[in-house]
Amino acid sequence: METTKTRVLLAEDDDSLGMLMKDFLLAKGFEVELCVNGKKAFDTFSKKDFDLCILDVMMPEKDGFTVAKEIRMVNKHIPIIFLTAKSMKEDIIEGFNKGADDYITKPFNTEELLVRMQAVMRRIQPANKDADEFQVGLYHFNYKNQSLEFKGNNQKLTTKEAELLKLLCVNQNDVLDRNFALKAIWHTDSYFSSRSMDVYVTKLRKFLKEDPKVQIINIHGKGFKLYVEKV
Amino acid sequence: METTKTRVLLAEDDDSLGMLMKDFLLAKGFEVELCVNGKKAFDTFSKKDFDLCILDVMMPEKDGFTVAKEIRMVNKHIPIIFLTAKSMKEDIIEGFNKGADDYITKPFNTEELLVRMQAVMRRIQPANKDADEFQVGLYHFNYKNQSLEFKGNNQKLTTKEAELLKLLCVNQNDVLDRNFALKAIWHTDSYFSSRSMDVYVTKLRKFLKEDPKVQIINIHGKGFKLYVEKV
DNA sequence: TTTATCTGTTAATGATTGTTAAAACAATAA
DNA sequence: TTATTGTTTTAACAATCATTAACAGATAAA
Repeated sequence: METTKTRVLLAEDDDSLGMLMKDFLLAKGFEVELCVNGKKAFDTFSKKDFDLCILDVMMPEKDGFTVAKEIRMVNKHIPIIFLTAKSMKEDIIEGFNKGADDYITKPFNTEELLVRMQAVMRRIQPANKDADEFQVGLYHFNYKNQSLEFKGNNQKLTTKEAELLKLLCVNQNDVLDRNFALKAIWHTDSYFSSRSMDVYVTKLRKFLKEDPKVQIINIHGKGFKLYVEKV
Repeated sequence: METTKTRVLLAEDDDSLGMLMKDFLLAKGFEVELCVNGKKAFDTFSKKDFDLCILDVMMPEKDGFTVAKEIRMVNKHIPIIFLTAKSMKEDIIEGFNKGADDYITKPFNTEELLVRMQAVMRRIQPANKDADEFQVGLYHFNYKNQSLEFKGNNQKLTTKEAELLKLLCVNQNDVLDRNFALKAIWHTDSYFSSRSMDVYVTKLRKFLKEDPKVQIINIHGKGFKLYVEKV
């Protein structure tokens, strides 16, 4: 299983500092997109997927707080770290209220930056990928046994059914990207694999239809979401 | 529905500072357990459930880093904030490596402490806890569900419809900038995306026409406003 | 007013997804 | 080996979705 690099959106208007930070982060194995002002920062954010944002507070065109506010409208959970020259308390407090996860006061050393990035990301860990038992509404799904239980009724699943359901469970209430699932289960994202996946979605929907609070929702052009309504 | 108080484990060997912080946090509605050294801190942690830990670094018997390490062995996710008199970078870095979520240098003001506690706790919220649900006049909109309910009638929405309605809801009674929405949803602000958006506005207006107090108003050259008349 | 631009709406088009059934494939027992 | 059974893929068709086209109406600038 391949682990993809952490994608960092870096917005810093000071060219030399920005380049330096970018090179440092690249050297540390991150994927970095550097933007020189707030306007470009949000543009870039809207075009690609990122795992973490580092925003300078004072930038031309659009300041870091505004960018953070816009990012939060679209994505409530992506970690945001502010960079600020001031260490003014008001600034810090405003930053947190705008949805920051952390902030760093310039000048900072690179080690500290790294360690704060790690701390902020440690909490974002998605559901345990290694788990093999899942509660899905009133259903209980055991991946290893390939079984799906509902009110004492035990339904045996095929390998592909179980694999797909597991991926959906790991991403419960969140989008499971179609191509990601295809590569993970079918090891190719060809047209026919995709159609095959659709067939399996239909099968899983039939298995899960007894509990109306459980739905597999299609996100057009993206993938599927196993949505489980809270009580 | 009663919301239980946030339970804070506070470890601080300076009596006067400890008492002061405890009283402040109590006044702010937290449940606080104050420990005067590291040994007692871990003892207390192992006896009760907590939501957040604030650990002074320098304490007799057992320093804050050691306590954090012990806590992390038992609980990987509880937020930990360190208090330290030093602002030495090495200390900060060691703290994070021991599993800290944040770090505050003495002297600090109470506002900053609060805001950091909130930031750190917001981070650990599981992704499905914060429901993307909105009340729009007599309508109830569930984003993750892609459904719009009106008087028991449930209307399924498409992905794009739901995304646009969500942005309108987030900016309820305020202008949703056209280009912002285009970038956020269509990832480009081209002419055709813009026309597509207009088509979706028409669709949403049809869905929302049952409640006359709910309107999507065009702000010429700017964008759209989801206007909900107050009672 | 005239003109260019922006918005409202409906319908047509192509792409994606939903579903069922048949075909192909794989594993196992006779 | 062949028959049997279960699984997965492919085919076929239906339904839905997002974009584009087309035209009408509204708005702001000249």
